[in-house]
Amino acid sequence: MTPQRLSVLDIVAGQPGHIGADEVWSLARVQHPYVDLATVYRTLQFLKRVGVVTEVVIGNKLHFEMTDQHNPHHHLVCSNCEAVYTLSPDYLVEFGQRLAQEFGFSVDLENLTIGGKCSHCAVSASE
Amino acid sequence: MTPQRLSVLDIVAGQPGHIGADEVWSLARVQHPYVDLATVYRTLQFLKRVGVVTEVVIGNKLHFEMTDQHNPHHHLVCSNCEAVYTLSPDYLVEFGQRLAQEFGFSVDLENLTIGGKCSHCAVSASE
DNA sequence: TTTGCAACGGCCAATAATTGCAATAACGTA
DNA sequence: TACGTTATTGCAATTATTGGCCGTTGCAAA
Repeated sequence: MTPQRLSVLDIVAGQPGHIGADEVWSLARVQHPYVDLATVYRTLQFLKRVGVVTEVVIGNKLHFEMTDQHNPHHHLVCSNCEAVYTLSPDYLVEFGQRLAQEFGFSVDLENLTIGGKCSHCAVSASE
Repeated sequence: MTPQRLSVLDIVAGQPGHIGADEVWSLARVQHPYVDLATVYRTLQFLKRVGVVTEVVIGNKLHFEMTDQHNPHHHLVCSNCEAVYTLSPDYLVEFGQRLAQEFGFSVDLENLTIGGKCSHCAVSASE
């Protein structure tokens, strides 16, 4: 564990919700002026791989948040207004189990971002 | 429908499976030397929006294939070896309906790419 | 026929994310 | 503490995708 990694981890941990990679970078540079953006990205991918943080795809940017062991959830992201809703994992446990049994495919439910249109944007279906 | 758009459509349609945006571009330039990459991307997004093509996220590249009305399916993509498996939509119809009823959220199941580890890569779980 | 308007494509710049590589820092071991 | 191995960093370049600007085109209204 290097100072850079600790810094990135602290920033994501200190965030109430999800935070963009670029925001992590600018916050990291406050204490640590020479952290490189590449390091931030690599660290975030590393933390994701070990399960500490969760990735959420919002628009065409990656966001991250702490993996909450006590309150796990999926993310519903509106492709129109980019609003993010959380969803109980109950909705997909069975799905994950079926895929594991039938295909041996272990879905990464943890980092699954589900795209679509939220109730508001679906009604005013412009595009 | 412009020649450029027809060209992009033809290329995707002439493909047995999915094809990367960059490949579409290089093939498009064979007949049409001055198509711009941005045009290819815009056209692909347009074709996706009208439901003609389906987007598949493979690694960190976008791939596209014709939307098959007679044999719709989701995509399972291994995050390790990037193998792509198809999955019957039956697995997720109920899920989509629940989200619509309970939250008014209309999932874009059409373009949903599900990430995870395939049977082979899950066993040799290196990273 | 002319005018006005919206759609589209080409060009280029911006943004987002990743990678290769050389220099460096961390860590275990003696 | 000194040393060697390995992982990590910074930097620069590269890839992937998107957006802005502007000229052109087709089509409809005047």
